[in-house]
Amino acid sequence: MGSRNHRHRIALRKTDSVLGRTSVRESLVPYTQVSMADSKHTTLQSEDFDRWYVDVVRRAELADYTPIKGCMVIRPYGFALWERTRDALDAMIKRTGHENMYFPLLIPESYLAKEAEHVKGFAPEVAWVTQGGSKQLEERLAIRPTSETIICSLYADWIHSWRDLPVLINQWANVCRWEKRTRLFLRTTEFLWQEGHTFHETEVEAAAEVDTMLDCYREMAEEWLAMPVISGRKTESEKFAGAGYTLSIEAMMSDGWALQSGTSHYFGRGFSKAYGITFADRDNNLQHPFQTSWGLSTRIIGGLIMAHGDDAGLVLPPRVAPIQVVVVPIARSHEAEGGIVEAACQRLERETSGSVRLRVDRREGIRPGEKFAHWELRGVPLRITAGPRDLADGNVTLVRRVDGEQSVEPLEGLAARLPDLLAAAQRVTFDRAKQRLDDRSVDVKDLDELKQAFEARPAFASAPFCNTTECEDQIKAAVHAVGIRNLRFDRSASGAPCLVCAKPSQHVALIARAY
RNA sequence: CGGGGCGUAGCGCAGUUGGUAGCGCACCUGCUUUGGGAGCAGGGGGUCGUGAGUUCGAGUCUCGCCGCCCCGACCA
Repeated sequence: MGSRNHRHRIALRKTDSVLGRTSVRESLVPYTQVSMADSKHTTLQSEDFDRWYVDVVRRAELADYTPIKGCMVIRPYGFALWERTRDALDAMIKRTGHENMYFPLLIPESYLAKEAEHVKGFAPEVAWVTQGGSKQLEERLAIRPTSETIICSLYADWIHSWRDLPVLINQWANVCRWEKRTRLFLRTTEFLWQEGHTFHETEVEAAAEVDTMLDCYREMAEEWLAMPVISGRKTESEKFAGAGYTLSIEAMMSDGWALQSGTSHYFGRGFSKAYGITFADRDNNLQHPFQTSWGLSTRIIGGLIMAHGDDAGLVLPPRVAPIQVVVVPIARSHEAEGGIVEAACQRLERETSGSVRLRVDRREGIRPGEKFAHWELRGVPLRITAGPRDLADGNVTLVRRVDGEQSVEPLEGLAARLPDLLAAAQRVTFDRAKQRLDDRSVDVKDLDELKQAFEARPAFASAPFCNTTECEDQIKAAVHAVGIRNLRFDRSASGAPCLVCAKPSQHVALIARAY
């Protein structure tokens, strides 16, 4: 590992960068060594996707490790990203009639224990508080892995009549799951999320709720995070512990792996029976309400990173980007145009105030090239370069992060056009992800075709499926590390033969490698 | 939780048969620069992940623990 290899890597990176196309000669420099990150560069996505991911998360200052295993710190830039995601989803949750409230972090063991399947499902990953101060607790307290149990326990007291229904609530909270294997954002011991919980008079109403909220997640993913998703129903073996059924949205990362990005569960009356929740219906008969729950977590930030990022770093969709437009002034101290550059920057700030999240990078002593790299790493959707050369003709240079598209734009009226330019960037970001999803999706008819589909690289395979656990197990066994992500809502098998047992099937299974 | 790998400055690394720690980048100051990760000069920063052991002496050898990464198992 000498400086020679180091130089090769730099040369490759220059030509490989979306935005930094340079000379042909540099592209001929041989690539001889697996790249490693250094203080100025991230690992190449193509070399080591997992390492690239960690590099980007840390270098872009989204999050970092802490002394506590599996627990990350979310840094301001990463938290701003989560806040924008959270605020957008919160608006949807309220739009659909829900109210926010807050339940305790600690849950008595006896509360947790009432629903058998649920306890069994979560037992391996619950963290316990056994001591308060110096005193041993009589009953240990679980740090919530999710809040169904305490919510049910409390609502048992609050629900009496059909007039109390539906109950439509949500909470934004942290939860704790003692995961064996953690990854920044994707699977952390503690994470942030929202969990919605609802109680309904009828099964039909509860089922509609589950659909409605899954569609909010789809909207969140597609329209805000620019991540096309596939909605569907989880198989029996993959559903939430204690649920009647579970719905999910599945997104494709740029390495072709699937990421479950939101889930919505129909509980039926399983929990309400276990927790003794009853109401008098319209005929004065005592009934158990039908329940749902649904959640979306900071995990989706990991999805956002992996769905759009490239070798230069993050690529953020404008709607959630903490900074939508960065202006890099080119200041030449010995030339008279310095004032013109600053005036242009101030004009952009003034004219975008309140409409666009724009920042002028006025840091001194840092050359433009470094600023470009800095903001590309952070995924800022649009960059304006304000330099004397362009400004002499009243122009600035505009570069779009997602595809490197560059144009010279008149400063006059640019601020007013930025919202449209950002909307276009949002669209291009989504389209690019959609294109990849389409390119790497394949229909298969049997296990041989399934194996073939995964030979070259991970893919999203769709196939008729009879929905039995036996056949699901055979799919898992057929190709290393793949499984059924969900049973697609947008497709029907219409009696086509199951890819395993060939019996007539109604469902089309989405089969992929998953994070 | 099993197998493997790795922990030395913020990042990437070097550190000889054990002799008290170095390089590049980053950081600070000054000057010169500024259209793709600048140059020169000066400077700061490390109880070598952690605890114990062996030794006159441990970054280096032994053992435990902790953390991170990879492959499994587990998992919403």
